[in-house]
Amino acid sequence: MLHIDYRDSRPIYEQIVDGFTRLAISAVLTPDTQLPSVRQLAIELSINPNTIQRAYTELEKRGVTYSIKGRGSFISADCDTLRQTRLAELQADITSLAHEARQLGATDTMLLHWMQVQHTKEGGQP
Amino acid sequence: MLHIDYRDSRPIYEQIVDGFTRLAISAVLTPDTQLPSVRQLAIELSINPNTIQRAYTELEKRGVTYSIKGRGSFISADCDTLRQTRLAELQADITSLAHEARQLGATDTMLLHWMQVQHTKEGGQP
Amino acid sequence: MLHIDYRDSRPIYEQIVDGFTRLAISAVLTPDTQLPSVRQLAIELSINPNTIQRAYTELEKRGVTYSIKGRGSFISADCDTLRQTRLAELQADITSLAHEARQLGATDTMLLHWMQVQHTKEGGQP
Amino acid sequence: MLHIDYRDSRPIYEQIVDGFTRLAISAVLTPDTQLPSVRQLAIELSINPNTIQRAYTELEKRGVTYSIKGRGSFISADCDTLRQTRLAELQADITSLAHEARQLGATDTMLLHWMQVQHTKEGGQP
DNA sequence: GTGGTCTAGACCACG
DNA sequence: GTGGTCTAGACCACT
Repeated sequence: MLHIDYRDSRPIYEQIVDGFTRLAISAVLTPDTQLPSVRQLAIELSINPNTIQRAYTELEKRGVTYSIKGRGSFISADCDTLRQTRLAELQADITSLAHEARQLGATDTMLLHWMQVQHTKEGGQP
Repeated sequence: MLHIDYRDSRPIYEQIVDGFTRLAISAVLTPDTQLPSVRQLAIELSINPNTIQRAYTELEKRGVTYSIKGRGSFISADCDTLRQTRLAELQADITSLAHEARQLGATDTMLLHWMQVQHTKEGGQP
Repeated sequence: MLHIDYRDSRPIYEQIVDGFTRLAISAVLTPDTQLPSVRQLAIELSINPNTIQRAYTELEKRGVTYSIKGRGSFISADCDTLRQTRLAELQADITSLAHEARQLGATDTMLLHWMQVQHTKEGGQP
Repeated sequence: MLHIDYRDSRPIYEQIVDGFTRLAISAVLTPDTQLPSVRQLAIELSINPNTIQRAYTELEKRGVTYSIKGRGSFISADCDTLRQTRLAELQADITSLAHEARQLGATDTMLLHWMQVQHTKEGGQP
């Protein structure tokens, strides 16, 4: 269900947070779907339950999930909101990188090619 | 000469590396220009000399500078190469981010707007 | 009869306690009205009977209900007392919060506005 | 410097977060003031360093502090912003409580008295 | 020395 | 059984 890369420099709990966030954004996990329990996922991934707990706490604080003591953790309802949030982040990043690239001599044509934009005249998306 | 932001979460040595790299890329520092000595820069920025040394070592490892024993550190000649290296990095990042954004529903029009591309062609989206 | 919100962070038994307390305070449930049996309410709400039992025990401890062995639980007679008790709690909370707000620079006008008090008197603030 | 109440039901790390937040809001701790180190505070309060670390992480995430690896944690600059944030919280709480109190029969006069508002005709704040 | 992450194991409240 | 908190001790990167 989740892929953890131990060689990745990013902390494990962050990879778990990202993983579930992606699953929620892409609607693979629909609202009110129950996540695996802290202990179960810990065993499954051979990771300390504390680390899983930290990831779940973070997910709840970000509004991706909600949890009920004694019952479990569940995907939150606002899936589309997450999409918008992520898109806003992407916009900020892309704008910044494009600005730097342009300062280094990149042309519009290069940028369009990098982003694989269909630049036919009245072109839509096939 | 260099701007260090102590509140930045990035380590100081990395900020120094980035700073000199940018100066070299933008040709503010031309090839064979001598960098300030470790001790001098340490005093100037009120930073531990160890941190400066680490940055200089990193800069040399990346090929941005070269050093001569007993003389000091100097900007390398391959300024344009640095540009290309950085552009390659930017291309990889932008392509990846654009791909994700498109999967989340971003349209070509949105991407073009984010990158502030001059729309020379009148192509819209149906 | 009762509304349970599974996404609420508050434990279910507390929501039940609050629910019956509100019904008693607002006189929807008059004194000596019998509460549903533990088993019946458990089935009705699809909740573990242990949880209901805990709520009922808590209600009795707080004096909202009384119970007779073999008969069931009933609303206590002191409905107005509950009102006064709750009002006393509210007074304590409001006084404390108002004090803190004032220390942070809130003016009387702001406080009145927050509480939506009808300004019968034309007193403003210089 | 900080007061921890072990009998308080609130978790220790939250008490620490609140404590430093209050000190920052009330300008007892001015921007860029260094907080005690994780280990030092842990010894001082006889609390596990992990718990302190959790509090410090939370403080940083809330924007109350910023931290530099290898140097320490420091109070953030936006002291007035914190005030506004807290006031918004207080407004929400007071409005809600006042609403409930009114439903239970509290009069404007009672509310004004609870909040110790000077309700003289043109009264300001002495 | 500093903050940040992780493991191991315990206890609690809740269902 | 569940999530949430805490302790104890370790390792890492950074200054």
